[in-house]
Amino acid sequence: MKNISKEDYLSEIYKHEDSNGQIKANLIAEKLQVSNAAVTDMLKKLKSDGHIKYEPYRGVELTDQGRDYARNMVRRHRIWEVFLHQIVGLPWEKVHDEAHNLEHSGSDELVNKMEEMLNFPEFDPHGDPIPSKKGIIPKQKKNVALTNLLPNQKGIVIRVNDFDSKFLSYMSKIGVKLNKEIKVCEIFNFDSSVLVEIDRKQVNLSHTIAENIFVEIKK
Amino acid sequence: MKNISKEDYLSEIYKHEDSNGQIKANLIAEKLQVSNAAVTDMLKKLKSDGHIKYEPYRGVELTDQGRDYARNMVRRHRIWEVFLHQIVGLPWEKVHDEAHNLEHSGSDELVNKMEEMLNFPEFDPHGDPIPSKKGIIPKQKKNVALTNLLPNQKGIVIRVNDFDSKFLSYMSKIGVKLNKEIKVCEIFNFDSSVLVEIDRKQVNLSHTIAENIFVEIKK
DNA sequence: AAATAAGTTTAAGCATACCTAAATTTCTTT
DNA sequence: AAAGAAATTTAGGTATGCTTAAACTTATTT
Repeated sequence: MKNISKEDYLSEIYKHEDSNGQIKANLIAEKLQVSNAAVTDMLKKLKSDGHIKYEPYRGVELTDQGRDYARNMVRRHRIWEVFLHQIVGLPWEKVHDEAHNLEHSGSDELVNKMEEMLNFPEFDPHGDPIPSKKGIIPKQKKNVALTNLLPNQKGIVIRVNDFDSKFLSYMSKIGVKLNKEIKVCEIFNFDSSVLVEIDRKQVNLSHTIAENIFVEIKK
Repeated sequence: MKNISKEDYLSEIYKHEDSNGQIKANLIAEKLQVSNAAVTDMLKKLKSDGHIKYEPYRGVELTDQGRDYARNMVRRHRIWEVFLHQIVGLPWEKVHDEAHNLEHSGSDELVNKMEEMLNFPEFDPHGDPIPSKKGIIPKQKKNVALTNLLPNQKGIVIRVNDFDSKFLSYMSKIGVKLNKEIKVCEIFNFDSSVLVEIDRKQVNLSHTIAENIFVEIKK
């Protein structure tokens, strides 16, 4: 019950590896809401654990061991999310925080049992893929942010960013959920917001909202 | 996620309050597997939190606030146990450790939701009572340790101590579970073991085993 | 009542994970 | 290439929760 921080750092590094497999220390600090100095401290520990490759002032990179560890944490988190949503009936917007607290505690055995019970789900309630026990990551359908649609294009919601629980509960309120169809009616240049149609009702979505909803473009 | 230790201390104090509402620092150290010095340190903190009354070299006593807190922790633990056993299907002997890890993490809201889902169970899988949200503790049927039965008396299992997971899996193996009938056939003086009948089969139970099984005497 | 035993606390120290402020390195401009 | 800005690290410090060893208090014997 004492690797909570390390596990959080590793998950965060994993989720933000760029195309070169690197991540800025800065970003880690911001995401985890800690000081840069705290990040430096932890990076040294993660290095000596063999989880990352790291030289002062140089980038951070996961080792294979570290990536395995982190992928498993992401897996645990997402399986908890599905479990809390489907079995316990927790609403969309509460699932993330609760899962975050539980992901460090339950055993892998428990997580595996839950996964089986859920019939090996491939995506979490926000549409993010769940790595399998062996580390295989389900392929997602090709998707783009809603901001990339042109007027009159339709899309099917594939994923939403769970960056804020208020955002998610607002999404619920206006009917946005996975697999829902959204049609772009108009794009307003003055504030980059989009007017969309959901369930035959028109709603205006701010640019920030729209860029956090990802859809598969429907032809 | 940082009150884990405090919560464990409070639960332990709560579970071992004697008839005067007191507990020996010694016992806490033993139960939590920490040094006596660690207990002294923590007692100071719990005192300054207002959870206990405590003067050096004097006894330890829960305040009303502390007892509320501790009772809730016990409640959380036991609801998790029932949930893991009934919903997730975790075996009897694994439920305690897993619940112990989870009890500090999930929110009260989640626990309440699980409780509702389980239809407000009154006892956990080992027969221990689950305090209600309001702190009311279900009354248990009158019960005695199996060691108190005389030859030819029968009892219904009301509770077992979950002091060791190996003990519990052995209990499963020989068919001991809640509400099961056990008949005492013979008591052996040479080692204080008891020969009992369970499911029409005879089994010899050591004194240690027998004193951790509690039954309602059947007339 | 003094001696011994049992229980508890203090003292000093360690590891973890964080902080702020100052120093250093690297990157970006000019 | 030097200057300035941005990113990162070092230095020194805090809080938590634990350790062992020594000191002290309380309880039990004799």
